[in-house]
Amino acid sequence: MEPVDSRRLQDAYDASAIEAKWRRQWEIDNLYRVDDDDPRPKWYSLTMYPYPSGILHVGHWWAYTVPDAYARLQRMRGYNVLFPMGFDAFGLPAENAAIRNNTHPAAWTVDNIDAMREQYRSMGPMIDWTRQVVTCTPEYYRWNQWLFLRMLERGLAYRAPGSVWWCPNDQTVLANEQVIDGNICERCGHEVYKRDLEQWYFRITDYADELLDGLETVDWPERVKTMQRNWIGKSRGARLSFRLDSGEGLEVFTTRPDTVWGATFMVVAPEHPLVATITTDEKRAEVDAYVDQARRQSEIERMSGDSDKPKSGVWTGAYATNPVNDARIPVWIADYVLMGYGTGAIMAVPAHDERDFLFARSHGLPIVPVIQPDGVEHLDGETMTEAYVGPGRMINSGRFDGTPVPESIETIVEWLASQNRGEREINFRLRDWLISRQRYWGTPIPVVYCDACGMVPVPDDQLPVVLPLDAEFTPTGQSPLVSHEAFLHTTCPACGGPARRETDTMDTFVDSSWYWFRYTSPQFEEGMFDTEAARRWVPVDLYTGGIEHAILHLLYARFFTRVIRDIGLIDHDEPFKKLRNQGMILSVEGTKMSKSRGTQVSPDAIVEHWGADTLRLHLMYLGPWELGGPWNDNGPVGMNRFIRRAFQVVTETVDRPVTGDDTTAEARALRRLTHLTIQKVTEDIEGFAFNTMVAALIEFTNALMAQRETAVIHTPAWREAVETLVLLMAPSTPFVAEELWQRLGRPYSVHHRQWPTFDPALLTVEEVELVVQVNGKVRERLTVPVGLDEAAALAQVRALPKVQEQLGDREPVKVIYVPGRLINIVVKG
RNA sequence: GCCGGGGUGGCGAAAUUGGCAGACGCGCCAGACUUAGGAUCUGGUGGCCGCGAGGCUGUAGGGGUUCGAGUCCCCUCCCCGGCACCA
Repeated sequence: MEPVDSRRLQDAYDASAIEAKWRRQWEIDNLYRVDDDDPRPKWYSLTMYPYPSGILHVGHWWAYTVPDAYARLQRMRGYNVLFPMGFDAFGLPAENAAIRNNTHPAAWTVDNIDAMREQYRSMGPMIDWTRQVVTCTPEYYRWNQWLFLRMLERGLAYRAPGSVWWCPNDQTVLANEQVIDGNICERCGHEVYKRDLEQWYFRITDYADELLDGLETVDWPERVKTMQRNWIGKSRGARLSFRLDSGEGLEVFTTRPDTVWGATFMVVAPEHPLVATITTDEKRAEVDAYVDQARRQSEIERMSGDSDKPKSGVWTGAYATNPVNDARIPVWIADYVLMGYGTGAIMAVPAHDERDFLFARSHGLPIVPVIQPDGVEHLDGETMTEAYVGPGRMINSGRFDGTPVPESIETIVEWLASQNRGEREINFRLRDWLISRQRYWGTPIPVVYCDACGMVPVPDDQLPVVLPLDAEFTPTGQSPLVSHEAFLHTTCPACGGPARRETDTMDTFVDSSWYWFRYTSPQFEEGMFDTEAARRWVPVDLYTGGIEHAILHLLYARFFTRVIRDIGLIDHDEPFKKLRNQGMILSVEGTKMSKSRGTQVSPDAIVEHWGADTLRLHLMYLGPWELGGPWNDNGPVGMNRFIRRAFQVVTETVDRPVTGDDTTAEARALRRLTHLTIQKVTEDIEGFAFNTMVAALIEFTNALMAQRETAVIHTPAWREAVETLVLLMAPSTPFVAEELWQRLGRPYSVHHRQWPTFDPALLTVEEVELVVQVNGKVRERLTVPVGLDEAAALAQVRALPKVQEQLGDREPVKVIYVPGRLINIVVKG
């Protein structure tokens, strides 16, 4: 590093010299080291850790520097702030890049992390690098394995066969959450399909209710909470059993038990196990053909498109009996009923369910209304054009005729239960989390298979099961570890006989489901984390990241937090008290930044040209952080001008003696502006309104610039204004603020100073500008003393020539007076 | 289709929640300075009319409530996000 030329710094704002100087100084002083034992109240700010893709783009700056300003505010406000950084270092891109570049995922990842850490340094972030967490290290992933074993003990981890999503491009299975738009791989965008495979799952469904209820307790964006609620998909209703002629019961789930009397047929999914046994001989050929055809179609084809299209299906020839009215109704199969939800079978009530209605019309099945709307219209199954799903009174329902619904649904369920004809049931859309992957670059699942003992967990003292670095990892559809003889063959921990290791690895979302705990004690060797240290910091007070993780990561993290709680390591339920999502930063044209189309913006080039402070400000000023928006190439120009003006107005103050007094109107006005700005900047950072926060700083600076040749510059008020400006700039422009603070002769470091507070008494004014309206239109403005009463105000206003002109000889019919704001004279004609 | 969130100058956006629409920045125009640069400074900048003071008009479109509406209510159009046969 070159020595800093201090003479150059005297003259004008030189971003690169200032930033180099303070970057070095802060590192020497460990300015951002976080001390667990600091007695001040804690604040845990967290930004979703990045994947080590190798290069830092503006998106990373956008995601990190803006919350960095927030964390810095908290620190200056007296909190002991943890705002750590790490890398989400396992995953497919490393394997793919390694194959492409003929290197190893580990080497590729380590190189990338080193490069990115260098780039992070240029931002001037308050990262304590001694707490860095890298998930692909055995020191980290051994705790994935440890937790897996605890979950296995508790029945929260299990292996089961099932119909699972398979990505032919990535050559691995995927969790439901990782399939987007019905059949697209969330990672690579390739089309996926279902295969019947035995896989490992985490029993997240055990926590479905808790995960739903917990959403009420967190300060998260409403849309994220809604997405999670939809994903969990809780439905209240009843389970009913319809007796088939063959004697077996056909179980269905319904959310409308009040409509059972209107069930005129039943439908089972083509995959339903009873299809084979209930189909009659005459219908067998037709049913088999239909089942075959449904199997061949992907789920997306079955479910996509217009739900009002005619629905296909065939009759099985079988009948079942309605448990409430003994009606004998036919059993059909149709692909609109899904095996994966409820029981895979439904009672069809065409009069009150849109899908059943369409099906009945397509296949000539009877429609019997059992709910009459309260209004004048009278439903008739023959003439109905659509299903009626609204409220009303029950009819054709025996003893329940006249009962109002939906308010009486509970009563009906109770009656069904008391008659042994059904029971209350709650259903969830949420499925268990499929965590095994047939890929190399992930955490090995710590179990072995022994011919004598079966599946045996690896004992804790044999952890970690280390991922061998010398494996052949080109994807084949099988886990690459299968062909690694030394890894595969082991001895059974139970009997000592020969055994085979599990060769699948864990989904990388396992890594990110608890990493924030690890930041609190990253070198801890006796457990996932030091519970003493963790309890000091968690839960996270403020979590920031992209909306794309609204379901996946955030749901898994909430699940893991509860598992870790139930194991006894911590005692809270929700990991992240407050969540804020940044929008996406787009290219100049408003499209997603793309390397191939050359629309990416290089933060390094901007830092070199304008400095990190300018880039930070530009990102904050771009627009509302939670919205995102297109990049503007000229934006940094404006922010740089502002910094330069601030630099000038502060530096020219440095040696000026304070000789004036603060009693002049100008000095009092200046103090008022200073304190208004403190209030605005503080509230805006807190409210994530970084754009208006910067605007307030600019306005303040412009006001100072406008007065720099007046007498007020010699007053204590001026000195206060200038020092306040530097303090208020510290969170957003940490480098130049430190430089200016030093030049003002104030003690190092500005980042350890107390955040200024505003004095409400100073915000008051003696005179205000009153807006004068006639019939609601602004005609004049008038400066009046605060507290002027209505009569006096009206008298003054009526004397104004403009007002007289407007009024003519008309008398006011009404006067609206809002003291300190406006007066509105209403006249007729 | 259903549920959210939006629509404000040439552009990004503000607007203390019913009280001066367009703060602040970019861009643009004019000027100053400068042996020229993607630099800096000053002033102007929603639209229309007017030499001017000033007037009219204006927050997707239409209607309403109100002394007063970007903000509240009703209808219509458009954009973005989520869910989408979940029984």
